[in-house]
This record gives sequence, C-alpha cells and structure tokens, in this order.
Amino acid sequence: MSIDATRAAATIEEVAAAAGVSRSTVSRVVNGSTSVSPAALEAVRRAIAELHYVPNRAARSLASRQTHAIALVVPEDTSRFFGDPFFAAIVSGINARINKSDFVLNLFIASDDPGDKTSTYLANGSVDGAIIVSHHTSDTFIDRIAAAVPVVYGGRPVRERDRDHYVDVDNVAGGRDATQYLIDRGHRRIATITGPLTMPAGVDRLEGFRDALAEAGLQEAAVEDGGFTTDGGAAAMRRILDKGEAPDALFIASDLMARGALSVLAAEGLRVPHDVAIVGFDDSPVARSVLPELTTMRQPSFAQGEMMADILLDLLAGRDPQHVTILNTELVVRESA
Amino acid sequence: MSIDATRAAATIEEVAAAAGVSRSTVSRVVNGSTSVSPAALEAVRRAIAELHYVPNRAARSLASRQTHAIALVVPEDTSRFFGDPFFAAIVSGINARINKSDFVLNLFIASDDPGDKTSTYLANGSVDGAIIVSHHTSDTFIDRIAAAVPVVYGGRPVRERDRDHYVDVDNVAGGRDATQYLIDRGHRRIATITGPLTMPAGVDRLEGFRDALAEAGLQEAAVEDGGFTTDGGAAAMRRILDKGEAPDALFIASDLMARGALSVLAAEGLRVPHDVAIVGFDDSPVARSVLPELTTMRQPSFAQGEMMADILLDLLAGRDPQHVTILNTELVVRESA
DNA sequence: TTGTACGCGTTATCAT
DNA sequence: ATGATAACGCGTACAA
Repeated sequence: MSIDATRAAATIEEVAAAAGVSRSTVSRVVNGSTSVSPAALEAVRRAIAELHYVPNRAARSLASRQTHAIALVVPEDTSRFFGDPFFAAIVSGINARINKSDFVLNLFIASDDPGDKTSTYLANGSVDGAIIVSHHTSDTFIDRIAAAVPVVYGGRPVRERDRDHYVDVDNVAGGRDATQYLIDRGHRRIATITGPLTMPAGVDRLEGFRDALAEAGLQEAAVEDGGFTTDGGAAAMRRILDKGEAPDALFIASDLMARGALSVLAAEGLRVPHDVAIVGFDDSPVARSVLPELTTMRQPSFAQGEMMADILLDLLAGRDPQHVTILNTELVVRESA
Repeated sequence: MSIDATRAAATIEEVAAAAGVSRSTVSRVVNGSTSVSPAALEAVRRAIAELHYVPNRAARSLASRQTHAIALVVPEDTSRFFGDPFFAAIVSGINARINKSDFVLNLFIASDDPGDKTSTYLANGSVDGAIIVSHHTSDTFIDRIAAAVPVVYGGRPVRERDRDHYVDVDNVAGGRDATQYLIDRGHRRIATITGPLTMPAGVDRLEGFRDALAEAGLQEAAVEDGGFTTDGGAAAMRRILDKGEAPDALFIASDLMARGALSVLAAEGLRVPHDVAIVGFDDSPVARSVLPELTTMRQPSFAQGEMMADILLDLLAGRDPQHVTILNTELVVRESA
C-alpha cells in the first residue's frame, strides 16, 4: 500500500530536517506567515507532503493556548434534539461552516445534573467557544459555560444580557403572520398549540398569535402547550377537543406538533382543512410528509446554523460581530390551510 | 458571586504549592495512583477543591500521548442521520456511556470529498478512537480512519475484515420474522420497500424477506428501494402501485419509509391494514405517531449505542472485547398489520 | 528572512 | 511514598 498508516506521526522537527531549515521556519509556513523565502517555502511544503506531516493538536494548543475546538452544547431534555429535523438543519449549518475552518466540533449533551461534566470540561479551557443550540429557563449550567468561554446562542437566551450573541428568527412576527393568514381566510375560532413556555421560541410565537388576534378583535379559542414534540402536539389537540366546541383553525407552533395534532384530528373524523385549518411552523421535512401537506411558517434553520458558527468564529478571531441577528420567516401555503 | 470564572486556570504546580507537595504527588492523586499517603491525599484533595483545579487537556495529552477524545463519525449522505430517530437513539446511547467516562465526543460529518478534513484530523492523533455510526459501500474515507485509530462500527462494515469490531442487529432475522408474521396472517402477495442496497442493513433485511417468502413457497410481489427516507418510501410505494395489482401486504425496512408509504396509500384510498397490511422496522417514535400505528420490528438502538461506546472504551483500555455483537429484534404488533 | 531558546502544563522515569 | 527531571511537540519572542 502507498500509505503506511502505522508509521509514527512526523514531527515538525523531522520536517525541518528534511527541508534543511529550522523548526521555526516550518512553523511559519504551517501557520501562514509571510516572512518566508520562496525557496524555503517550497522545500518545507515538499517535506510536509512527503512526510504526511500534520501538526499535533495537543502540542499546538498547549503552546498557543488555543484549542481550536468548539463545543456544540445540546441541553439534555432537548435530546429530542436529535430526531427533530429543525435541529438537524441547524447542526448541518453549523457543521458546514466549522468544517471549512480549522476548528473541531465537540458534542456535549448537557444537563443540570451535578455529576454532569460538561461545564467542568468547558470551564477548564478544553474549548475556545461554545454554541448552545437551544435551552430552557431552568438550565443553569448555561450560565457557567457562558462565564467561561465566548458563547453564541441559537434563539434568544432566556436571561438575555447586552453582551450576549445570538441568532434567532422573528418568532413574534412568525406567529403573527401565521395567525393573520388564518384570520384572512375567514376563520374566527382560532386556537393555538404552543411550544414549552420555558423557551423563548414558545413564548414569542404565542405572543405573535395573540397580537394578531387582538388586532382583529378576536378571542383565543384555546391555548395548549404541546412541548414541541409530536406526542405533545397530539395530547394538546386532544385536550382542546375535549373542551367542547372545536376550533375552526389552529396555529401550531411546530410542524412536529402539527403532525401529532393531525393524527388526533383524523381519528376524530375531523377533516383538514375543511373542518379545521392548520398552520404549522418550521417547514421541516415532516410538513410535506404528512397528509394534508402542511401550510407552515418557514424558518431558515440551516442558515441560522451557519450564522451561529460564523459569529462564533468571528468572536474567536477577535472581531466584533453583531450581537443580535434576527432572521425572517416566510409563510408557505400548502394544503392544510 | 462565589465562583470567579475569569480567574486563570490553576495549574498542577499551584496545587502542589498549596498542598505542600510536589507536582508528581498531585499528578498521582489526580490519576488515582495508590501510592500516596493519606495525609498527602487529603491535602491535595483540599487544594484541588479550593483552587477549582482541572487538568489541562492539551498538556495532559501531549505528555501521555492520549487525547481522551473519540470521534463520532457520521457520513455526510447520512446526514438524514439527524432527523432520523433511529440515529437519535444510537447517539443518545453512545453519549450516555462516553459521558460517564472521561472521554469527549468529537463530531465529524464526513464525506469522500477530497477537501474534507475528517480523515486528516483523525489520522494525526487528535483522537484515540472512532465510532462510525453508519456507512455506505462508497465511503472510502472510512478505511483511512480505520487504518489510523481503533474503530467500532454501527452495523456490519461494508468490507468486513476479521479484526473489525461492530455492533449490529440481526437484520436478516428481523426481515424474516416481519415477513413471516405477514405470511402467518394469511397474506400472499407480499412486497417490500428496502433500504439502500449499498448498506448492509438494507441488504440483510431484504435477504430475510426473501428467506421467509422462499420457505413459504411464495413469490415476491415487488421490491423497491426507498433509501431509508420518508420521501423515498413514498416514491417506492407509488412505483409499486403503478405496477398494477397492489400487494396485500408490505414489509417496509424502516418506519420512516413506512410513513411515506402510508401517506401514498391514504391518498390512493387504500386502507391499512384492511386493504394492505404493513410491517415496519425500527420501532422509532414515528411508529406511534402515524395512523394507523405501525406494527414494526423493534431494534434496541439505544443499547446498540451503549455497546458501541463500551467496546471502543474497552479497546482503548487495552482489553480485548468481542469483535461482533449481534442484538436481537422483536416484533411489536400494533394496528398496521 | 532565519534560527535560538524558552515556555506551555502534564506525565513518566528514576532516584531516593 | 515522594520528588527531581526529562520528555511531549509546538509557538514565539528575541536576536542575528
């Protein structure tokens, strides 16, 4: 075989010897310093290629006091994280950017459990910064992380401070627009299934819902928490139906919850959108895999992930990126409303 | 506040000074050596607590030549990875174990793209081992990774070698049992929607399907590739229906694909299980969020993740764990068949 | 432009 | 049981 994978990894010293220069010069070309003569540059490059030299991360970060690692923090109760296409898109966006940099992503599924090592790890400089994809009011370990390293949040942090950096979508506007669409279509008994009200996204979308209703002089038919999960959405839908008079339309704050609601509606023999119209939120793949296909508020999750990574990278590079970035949502009309 | 997060991290040297011992002794208690006097032990422990000392990872791995990091490798085209509850469960299992060790998980979404840095990173010793959750025949970078560090595969590797370690479910038996159940229920025109035949799981489940049919002296009504995705499952279902005579039962190799098939069936006015019975595979959350709820082969994905982590940890600890671990599947009867 | 020399925080070897 | 001391591989003043 052409590559001997079992060879000991080449060191900068060996490269220097092979190229006939000093360690420093090799270090310079590796780190892209300009003050290197073309001749030396060429020699070093060749030596690096021949020896398959790759800098040792540990040595490098010990010397430079940088780890070139970024923590991807996922609160544990958000482990529905995986399995939720919304997060899938965010992570893909983050990865797309990080992958182009020379940083590495460390995955932490963190909890408030005292035995959890996440904050300890992050606090001792094993990582240069952190991306927190989502969190709840109760997640106190978040603060410990933010105290230790630069952080970028996905969504407005629960305890927002001026120095925070985050990327969010305009959830209030999204909730308002979705609801307004329902109103414009002539619906009057409009209910909503919300996300957890311990999460800003849950609160904000509800606020938008209420704004639109208020402006139209309408009463909310029902408000139930669906916890951003399929099962939660189904349960919430059931509670709403049990209350008696069914609404003629629903704004459901996530597609996953809408899917749950849909199955309950179907079981009850209620037709969508004929008997009850539904607008979801996310425009995740499930929106099109469900029957009828969901009318929903699209949010640019992949882009959100990219922006989060960009901002953190800027931060780590000593630049001064925007603290708050708000992305727009967009109504996608399909069959459910 | 009680914790000054901006303090410079304490070094082993400072702990030694505070405890009135040498670096070596501190290192010993940190690493759990027995040859430390109770008095010294106590003093060091107190000093560590007071100074909030946490060993520097870089220095530690530079000296010990171990990174205490494990790569979680996700082939890019498997990025449906996220969004697929099956993988969600596996990752949770992996994390559960890793989190109890003092290893860290590095996330790599890798591709065969030459610009992809994954194999480079893994090859230069930034990581002690790797867990590859899933892969295709075409993924050649896998081999480069396996050549560099100990690897544990999720599912039988496409090019299996004797020295490989992997954890798989008995997909052949699963496919056979699912199909047999359909046969036992009196179905005779049985079709299947398979996973990608570039993946062992796809191939094996199909093999089990054919085994059961052959044993019963039945012909396969149709075989279509659904690519393990919801949309792919829908498309495959459509192709099967377009062929003319509809099957009276289907074994669908993943719940996600079954969901897609279900929506097509519903659109065609075909009732499940009355007109066509369906058995899925995975018993992922979607199995219960769909109407009718799916009869499906349960596979212990969380446990599979745990085992993968355990085996890699064993490997890294110099033990000699089992090379092949096969987990059993189990039929879960619900409404769809 | 290039090289020397020191330091980064630990582990590991070897005396004691 | 304990403590010097030498690596570990690299970055980076500083000097040349």
